[in-house]
Amino acid sequence: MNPSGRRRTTIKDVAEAAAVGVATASRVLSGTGSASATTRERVLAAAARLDYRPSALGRNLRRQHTGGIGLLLPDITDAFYSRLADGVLACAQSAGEPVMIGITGDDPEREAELIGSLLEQSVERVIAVPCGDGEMWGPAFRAGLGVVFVERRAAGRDDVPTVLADDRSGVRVAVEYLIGLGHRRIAFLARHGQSQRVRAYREALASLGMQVDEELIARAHATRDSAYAAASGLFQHRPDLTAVLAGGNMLGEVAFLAARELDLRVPRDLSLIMFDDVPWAELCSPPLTVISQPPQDMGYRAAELVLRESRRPRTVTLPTELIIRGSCAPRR
Amino acid sequence: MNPSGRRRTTIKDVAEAAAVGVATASRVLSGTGSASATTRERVLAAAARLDYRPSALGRNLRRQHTGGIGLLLPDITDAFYSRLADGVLACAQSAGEPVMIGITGDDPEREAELIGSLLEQSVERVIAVPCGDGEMWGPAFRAGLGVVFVERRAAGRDDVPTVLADDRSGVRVAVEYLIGLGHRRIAFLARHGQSQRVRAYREALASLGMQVDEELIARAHATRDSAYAAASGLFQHRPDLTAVLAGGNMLGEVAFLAARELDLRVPRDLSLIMFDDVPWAELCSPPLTVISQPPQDMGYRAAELVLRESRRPRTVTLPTELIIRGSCAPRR
DNA sequence: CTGAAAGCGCTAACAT
DNA sequence: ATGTTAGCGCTTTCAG
Repeated sequence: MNPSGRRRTTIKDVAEAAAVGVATASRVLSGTGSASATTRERVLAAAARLDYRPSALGRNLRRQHTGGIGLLLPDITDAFYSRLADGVLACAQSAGEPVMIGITGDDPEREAELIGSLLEQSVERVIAVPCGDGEMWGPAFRAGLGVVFVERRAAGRDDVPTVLADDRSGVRVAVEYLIGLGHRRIAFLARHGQSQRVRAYREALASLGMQVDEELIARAHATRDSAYAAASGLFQHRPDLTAVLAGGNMLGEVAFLAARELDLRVPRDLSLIMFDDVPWAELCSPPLTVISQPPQDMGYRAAELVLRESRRPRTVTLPTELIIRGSCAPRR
Repeated sequence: MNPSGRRRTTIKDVAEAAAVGVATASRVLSGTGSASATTRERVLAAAARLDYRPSALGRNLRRQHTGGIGLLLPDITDAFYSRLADGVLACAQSAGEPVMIGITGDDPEREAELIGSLLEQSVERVIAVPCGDGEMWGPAFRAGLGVVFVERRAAGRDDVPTVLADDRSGVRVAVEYLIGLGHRRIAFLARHGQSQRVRAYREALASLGMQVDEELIARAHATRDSAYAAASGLFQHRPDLTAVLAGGNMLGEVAFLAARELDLRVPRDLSLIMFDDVPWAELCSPPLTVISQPPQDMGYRAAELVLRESRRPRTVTLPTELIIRGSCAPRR
């Protein structure tokens, strides 16, 4: 008896109704093995009549694997991650795989809990934007979980298949563009954990023969408040900066807001480029110049990767593109 | 042997290691029943040492229920729904319940498939933004699923617990505001299925003694393209309108875009109010006047409702609020 | 307080 | 081609 008071229709019921053994019923229902046309007919008819639905629980327990896929994201509210999720779901759903979603809030502890929960559910594939170092992933690998990282890597886990955007190129192109416009004091507004992008920023500057001013790198936690504080602090502390690169759409948003609050006109007083091409980028004024990444593609590819279960580590890098709109101007 | 080649640690292993029976192990591990202090100690120690994780599969199969919750959304990419999801996840995660997410794309057929998949997984609670009529939900109710609807109802399923925003009040306040500014030709840009809001619009107009001009109601499908076409068509077809109410953030976005494309200045030529207070609403210029709904709250409440499993249908309505910014002006 | 055993729904040997 | 049976990991009577 389930909560509704009605027992679930089982394969046994179907077998009985079709007057065959459970094994036979199982065979025709799961498409495995052979059965005579008439038997097949009878079983299918009985199943349809009884509105039979195979229980994934029973099957998974027997087969010792689930086939579901877990998805661990820092923040579903962020336009980039929600589109990433959309890509994953598109692929997973077309493959008929259920996906369990967990929000880490970029907190390694929560991440560890969620991994534990996934393990408990016998999920056997995970797509994750990892936070913290690779530590938390020990149990997952020990349990034989198939994992694919997206958007970033976890420290000490370079062997894990990963889908990345080409940050380095994106940052480099943006920096070159800004320098071409005459800017010399270009700040970078980053979230903690965006070491890849910060490194690319340093490299780009260095390769163009410029000094890296560490004070121009501001770091924020994953919350909007923290980001706003970082942006505002940066602008007030270094009024000499003339351009800023925001490491994500949320960071770009608060940078724009903070600039307005401090009466810095974009792009007259401040040139702004942000990561992620979100729909509102061309709605605000000036329309924002952005480094676009293909979030749905990234999600889709990650899902393909984790589904394919290709044993050897593979990492795929998707291109970024600088979309020039109106938020950058020559230095005055 | 699982794919990784290593067998999962089972309760049997723990029992053996602790030199007790499986029943005893189960009792202390699941907190049920009693055991002597020493036994308890031994079992816990063994479990820790072996890094034991109970299998949800085994437990659920035995107990005949899963405790997971399914979440069916039209589009995770939409800021409103992603925040709704965030609310659901916040509640579910703090209750330790896994959530399976499915994207319907507002397509009844897909919705039906997803319901089927959820049933197969033995999920027993579902939170959904229903699309199409209540038809698709037959199997779910027959199977004894606990379902809660959010944001809208399904036709013919008025008995299902539902979490709604107070559309009627939101629309009425907005319409009154617009009329107070002198507007008389106020259009409504709606998605198919937003009958509730359209009705509220009609009622508001009528209660203020105004005629309802059906031509001023434009309807779009769930895609951005369809929405843009509807908005653009509306503006071109009825250049005499002076204000427009958009039934969602995506509709507001395309309305803004279409207006710009047609050289209609907001708010000089066209006053605009949209549903949903999204972060970019105050970034664009002019900042957008919006009817805000509390998406995370709605999600959280829905999760509470479905978790509580209160048998009697309850529907909760959350308040909306008109946030006046700069996208409306007196009629000229 | 503890253990043996049944059985949840299903599939895969194995037998017929 | 089909039926019988064991058993996946777990909880829960039922005895002791």
